[in-house]
Amino acid sequence: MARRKEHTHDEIRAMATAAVLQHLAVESLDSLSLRKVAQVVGYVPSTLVNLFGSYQGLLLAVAELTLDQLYQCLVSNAQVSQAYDSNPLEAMANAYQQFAFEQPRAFQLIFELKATDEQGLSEHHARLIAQLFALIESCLGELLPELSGEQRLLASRALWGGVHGLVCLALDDKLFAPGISIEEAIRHHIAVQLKGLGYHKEALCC
Amino acid sequence: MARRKEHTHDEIRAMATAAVLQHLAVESLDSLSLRKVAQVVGYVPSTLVNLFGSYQGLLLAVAELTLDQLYQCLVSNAQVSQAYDSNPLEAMANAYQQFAFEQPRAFQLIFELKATDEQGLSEHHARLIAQLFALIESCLGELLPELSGEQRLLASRALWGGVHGLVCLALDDKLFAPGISIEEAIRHHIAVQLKGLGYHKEALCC
DNA sequence: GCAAAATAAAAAACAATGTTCATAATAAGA
DNA sequence: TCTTATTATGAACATTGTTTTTTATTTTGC
Repeated sequence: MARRKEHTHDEIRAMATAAVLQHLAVESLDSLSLRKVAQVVGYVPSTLVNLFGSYQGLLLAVAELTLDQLYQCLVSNAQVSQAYDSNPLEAMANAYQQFAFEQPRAFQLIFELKATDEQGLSEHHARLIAQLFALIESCLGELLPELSGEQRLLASRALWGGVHGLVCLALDDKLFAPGISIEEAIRHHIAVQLKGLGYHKEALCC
Repeated sequence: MARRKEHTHDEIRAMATAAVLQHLAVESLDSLSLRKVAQVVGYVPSTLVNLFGSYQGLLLAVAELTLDQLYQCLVSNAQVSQAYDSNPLEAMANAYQQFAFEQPRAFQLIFELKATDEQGLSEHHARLIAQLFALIESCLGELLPELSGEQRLLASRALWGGVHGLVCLALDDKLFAPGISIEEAIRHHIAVQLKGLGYHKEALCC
């Protein structure tokens, strides 16, 4: 095997995804290009195509990486909240929101990357989202053990669909709720949702 | 004034937006291009740039047009549901979902079009979204007249944020709720949300 | 060890994109 | 009718992702 430079394939992959993330931390996605990434990491476009299949493949790798971080963030926040005996769902929702607002462009990349590619979403990508929902379901099961399986499934989707929708709209300034922060909106959503499900332990915020 | 062809500017604009919509009805957005649109309508790229400012401007015009349709669709569905004395919120949510699934690519265009352009979202675009929320607020006010202004604001955002989030996730097959339709999920969400808000008139679906 | 094959990275070529600019064609005004 | 302003156009431009070809390096076979 030939190697002209001092990096392994995995190293180049890591450098490339890091470069994309670093760009997204500051600028929009469509001001980025495969060629720019290549220049930053000191390689050439075709090399990255060899490693990721395509530019889209590189972006998908970044999306998976970010999704991974997000999932880990939620898990640890849920654990911390358990230690403090507070509502883990609210803790996770807040972590979700915070993550999204701290790196909005990377966050949006996760969900705006269309599955229209002939290869579709990767197995890993899909599994991560599914795991995220499983996490919600599990929390919900602890809070409301009397729910049936299907009820818990429905409730978890409604709960997180709401959090996700609120975050997405707020990220693009499309919530149009003057004087109301995203934190408030999420807290309200969760409180109302839990109350609607029959959970009475926590006081409502309104 | 000069005119080499038989169309006014408004006619060309209408033709161009129609061409985009027709494409989105079948294929993805990134298989479209300004040049293809120009060819379809029988004009030349620079002409469309003159009329829309840029390709992005054309897409934004399409997004506004679609948003307009969506709003009208919701309004009429709310009215019909009032005539039948059923829940207008559920009727609108269903119309929202149906609209999104009937023309997914056009629907996504509304929300995925970043405001990162130097010009940002148009006044009209923003007003339409705000009107949509006002519609929800108004319905909510009729169902739950005892809510305060801020409570109604919060409730409307949580309610519609949830509908929007569920629809967005479902559109991309990222809901991962086997055996559960988007209609069920939305019905559940609205029922739980209304119950959580203290509305008892309607029976819950679960 | 050395030649030959394999392979990785780079370079170059390609087709397609959005946008810009100069030009030619048309309508309006005198 | 001639001038002037305007409008659509066509060519030019820079940039894009991808494909193909070339070059350089490492591994393999003897």
